[in-house]
Amino acid sequence: MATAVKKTPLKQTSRTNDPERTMAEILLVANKEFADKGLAGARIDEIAAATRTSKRMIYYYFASKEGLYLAVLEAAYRRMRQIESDLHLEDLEPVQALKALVEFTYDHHQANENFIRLVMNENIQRGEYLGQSKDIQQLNGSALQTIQNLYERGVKSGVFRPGLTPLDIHSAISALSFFNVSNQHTFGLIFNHKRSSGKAQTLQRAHVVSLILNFVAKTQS
Amino acid sequence: MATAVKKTPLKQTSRTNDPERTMAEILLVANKEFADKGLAGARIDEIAAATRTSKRMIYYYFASKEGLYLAVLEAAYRRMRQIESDLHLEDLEPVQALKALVEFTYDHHQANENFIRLVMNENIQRGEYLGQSKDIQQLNGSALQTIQNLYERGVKSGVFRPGLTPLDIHSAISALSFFNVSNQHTFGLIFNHKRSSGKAQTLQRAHVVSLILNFVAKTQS
DNA sequence: TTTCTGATTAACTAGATGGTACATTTCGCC
DNA sequence: GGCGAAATGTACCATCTAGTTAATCAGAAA
Repeated sequence: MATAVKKTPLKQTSRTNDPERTMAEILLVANKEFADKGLAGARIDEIAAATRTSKRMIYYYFASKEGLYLAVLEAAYRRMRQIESDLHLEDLEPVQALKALVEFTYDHHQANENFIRLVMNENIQRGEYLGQSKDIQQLNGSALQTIQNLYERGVKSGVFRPGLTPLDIHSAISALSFFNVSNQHTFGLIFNHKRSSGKAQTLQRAHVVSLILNFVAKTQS
Repeated sequence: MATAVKKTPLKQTSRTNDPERTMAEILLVANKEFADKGLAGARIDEIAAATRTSKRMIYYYFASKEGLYLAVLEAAYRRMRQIESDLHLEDLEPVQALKALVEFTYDHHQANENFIRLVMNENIQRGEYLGQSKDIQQLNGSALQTIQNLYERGVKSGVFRPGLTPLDIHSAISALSFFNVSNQHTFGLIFNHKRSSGKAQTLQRAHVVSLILNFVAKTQS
């Protein structure tokens, strides 16, 4: 056969070294793959194939499949926290601030399905990998701090009932926003959702707002 | 040659054919494995090893890994629905009935982590397998029916506000009960939970009850 | 007892998959 | 302009894993 020649520089022989772009592209593709299939279901070969670089680079920069997964997870949480901290609720009166926070959280979850799928997956792994991340632990204190300020103002001015913790409120908001995205498929199937407008919107945004406001509000009667 | 020396009956030579027990045991072990690791993460060999029977039997009865997974999923949903239908809320007045339903749902989710993990996993697969099950579709109508009866009674007697759908209420109850179990690990890690008493109980049961009752109650003011 | 079918076992296989060896190229730096 | 480390590509491997082959056994029926 011809082509006994080892290297025929038919294409461009010259490559460009760009470690940052390579890493970033790997992370981007891996994020999609891990969110899509989970840690066990994701395939390194497929990630590599969807990249302009090779599998070798994944191991060069991330050492292992788990290493890459952890990097993806950390990046996703970091991005998330970044966006969250851009809200400015101090200027609003407590009820409006809480409403804005709920709406923001709801919309944000709705718009970031990939992040939610990563979190779901991580819970299936029982937080094994998130627990390894040193950075993440101290990141999310601010979320609670925001709620605490807002809540205390509301209690002081008499529109919120006392006795709740910021974590209670945060949990409730998260649960209602998260579940809607995370469980859309089984929920849709079981209750035969007609999903008229795009996604299966089980719990309307307005209802979530209503739930939280009524929960925190100075009780009726 | 009739049974030369082929078998030395050191142990028990005789096996007992018991197809039902074999199937049941496979399902039981598989339930654990799939709930634990997910569909992609589960290993047929490990399931087989944890059984008194062999891998061949899994394929004999369930044809494939997916077949076994689907069987596990169906069985889990069926069991779930069974228990749910044993509640009798018709005798209670609306508010008490709703409270009982919420408490039951909360406790039930709390006590059936494996089921929740299966559902999480199925959502990661985008409901691909649950969608294949013909049985499941019509099972869960009763849950909504229960809520509808209860809700309509409450509206008629003036203790509930009108304008909600049974699905709204069911969604809210599910979300608050489910999230607490499903996201316990990431939540616990991020907010550094001290989980003093066993599990990380982010959202207390009483709070969930409060959330739902306030949501459905005739609005304050 | 013979026979026949469903139940069961043990060993095997083909392909997928995470990971590597090794050569080669780029590029900052002196 | 050449030197060395960082970056990259190609080809390969070892192992794990879903699924199979083929033979055997149990037990009821005839």
